Amino acid sequence: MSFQQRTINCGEPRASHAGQTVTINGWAHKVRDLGGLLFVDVRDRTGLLQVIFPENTKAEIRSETCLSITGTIAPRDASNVNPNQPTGEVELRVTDFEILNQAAVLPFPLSDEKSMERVNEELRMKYRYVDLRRPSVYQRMALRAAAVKGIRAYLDNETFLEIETPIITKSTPEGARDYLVPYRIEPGKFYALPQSPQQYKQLLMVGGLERYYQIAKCFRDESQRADRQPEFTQLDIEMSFITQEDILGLIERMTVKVVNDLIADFALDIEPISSFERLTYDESLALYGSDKPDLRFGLTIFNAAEALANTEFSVFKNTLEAGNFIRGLRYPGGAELSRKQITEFEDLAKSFGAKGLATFSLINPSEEAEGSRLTASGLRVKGGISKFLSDAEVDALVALSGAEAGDLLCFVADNWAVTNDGLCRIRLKIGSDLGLRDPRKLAFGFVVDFPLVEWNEDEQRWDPSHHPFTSPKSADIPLLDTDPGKIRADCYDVVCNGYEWGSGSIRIHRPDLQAKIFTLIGVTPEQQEERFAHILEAFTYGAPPHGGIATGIDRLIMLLLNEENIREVMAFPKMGNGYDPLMDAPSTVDEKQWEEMGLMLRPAPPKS
RNA sequence: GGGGGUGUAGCUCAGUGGUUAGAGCGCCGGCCUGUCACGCCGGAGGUCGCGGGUUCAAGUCCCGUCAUCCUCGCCA
Repeated sequence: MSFQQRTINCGEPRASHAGQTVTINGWAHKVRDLGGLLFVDVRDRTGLLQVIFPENTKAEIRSETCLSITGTIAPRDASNVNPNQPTGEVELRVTDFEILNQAAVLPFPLSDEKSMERVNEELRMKYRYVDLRRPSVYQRMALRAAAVKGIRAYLDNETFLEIETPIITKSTPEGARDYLVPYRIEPGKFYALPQSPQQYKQLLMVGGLERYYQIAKCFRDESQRADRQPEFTQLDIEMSFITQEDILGLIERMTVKVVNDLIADFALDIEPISSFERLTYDESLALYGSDKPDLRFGLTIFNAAEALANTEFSVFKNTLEAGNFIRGLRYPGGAELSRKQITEFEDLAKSFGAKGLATFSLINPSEEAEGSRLTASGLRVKGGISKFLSDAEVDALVALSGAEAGDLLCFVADNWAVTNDGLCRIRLKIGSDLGLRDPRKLAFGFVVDFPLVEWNEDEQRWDPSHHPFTSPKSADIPLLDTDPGKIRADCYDVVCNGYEWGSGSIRIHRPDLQAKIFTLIGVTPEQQEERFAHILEAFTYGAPPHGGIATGIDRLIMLLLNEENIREVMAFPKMGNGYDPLMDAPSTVDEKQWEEMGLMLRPAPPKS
């Protein structure tokens, strides 16, 4: 089927094109039929161009009709110029047109970006091929493509090789649940889709490739979240003969270059980034209550216990006697909060396991508000737990927190983990309330020196805090036999705006140490043999020191677009339960396929 | 697996236990020669997610269920 092909893109014509005869291809974005006059905004991926048909043209054109239109670029009268469109100074006077394909009535108002933001997502995903036509969606895909292109260019220039690794591979049951693929040749055996290319990239280092990267699809069969999908994309990197500093330096330089180029090329309303902040895991938890801090603002956590050693307030007293922690946050201007707003903060703390949230306000000393009191040093405190605190304790807490009149102080008293989780969330909410989580800022940082293992209370064993191939810091190796919880690892995260963007480590490259770590984390010698024989053996053939990192491509695009939903940065995302409404996947398969695979369905377990 | 929100026209949403369930946009028909959120007139369009129950009467109240969004657990 032949058709008149475009000679110019819709977004290009300007006054300087006046008089030219051109052809455009695209879709009817908006039709305005005035009877004798017919205007159509024709859209392609570059933009919109208004076309005007000859007087009294009758044409069956509605939204999203696919068109080829030939005509003359004509300047508009001054009174008809549309300053809101880049092509608004001109229009195309139609001499010939062809309907390439008629469009059915759309399931949603595609041309109205504002309305589209509220349209039911499942509907948008079912008709994603239409949704993708929206200029804003196109921009998101274009940004993503440019980001990947920038990353490739940077790493290619640094002599990295892009290498593909298998998608159907071996299940290693540690970590996330695997997606399984039945093996037809031997029923009962399965491939798994990779949770990451971790072992392959290490084997590439053993193979002497030295510098590897991949834009790698990863698969994890776990519960979804706004920022998680069953399949997602990582920038996966591995290098040989390097130290942690080499990898952090590479990531920092690459990210600064790629992100700043994207900000410039796409005119993103984001401040250019420079160097990355750096803090240890312990510092990050102490100051931010999280290993993925939002570094766009301060308001760090302070240790309130220092001021409360002799407190008579029973809740605090009991906490300290149990060897637990009392930590606090300052909410600048928080004295103005209503009872209801403070209750919201309490509920937030409770939803992360805290038994409560203790608060009191510091107000202007001359404001003799009901329920307030003036301390000996001239501070005026009000409400919450203030009546349980001595003047000296108030003074000390105010000094520790740097609070001023008008501020609210919040405290969580509990074990280390609960105070971290609760205060981290409260800090983020304070930051949001005060407008400190500025969408025009990207605050990248490295969190380093993670613990090698964490105690798993349920399973009564040590679990790797990163993965089993992570190298302990050489200085801490003696602790393997005495105090594994104290071992720090050559392990690092790169964080941005409260998200974990990526993580990596220096790997173990000696088989004896790898076996020892497996034993520590409860992988028996038999399991090591069955699941990891290949990598342990590989390390016996002169494996080089190596390490790497993996960062989330989807999350980077989310950060650049200030988008909280990962589905918006993927062309064909799945719904929360892993369902794909467009393809209607997953689906049943033919009886013949079951048979070939040697599979049968188990009876469903009875509902309890 | 747990908690919370949502589900009414193609879309976005109103709807106090009581008449024939409404609005805006979209769609269809008519009119309209400078629109760009075109305008004006008319019209069609409903399994109130689904199944039970309470009631003289249920979109509305109760129970169950499904879908979807957010979230806790989970995510080496």
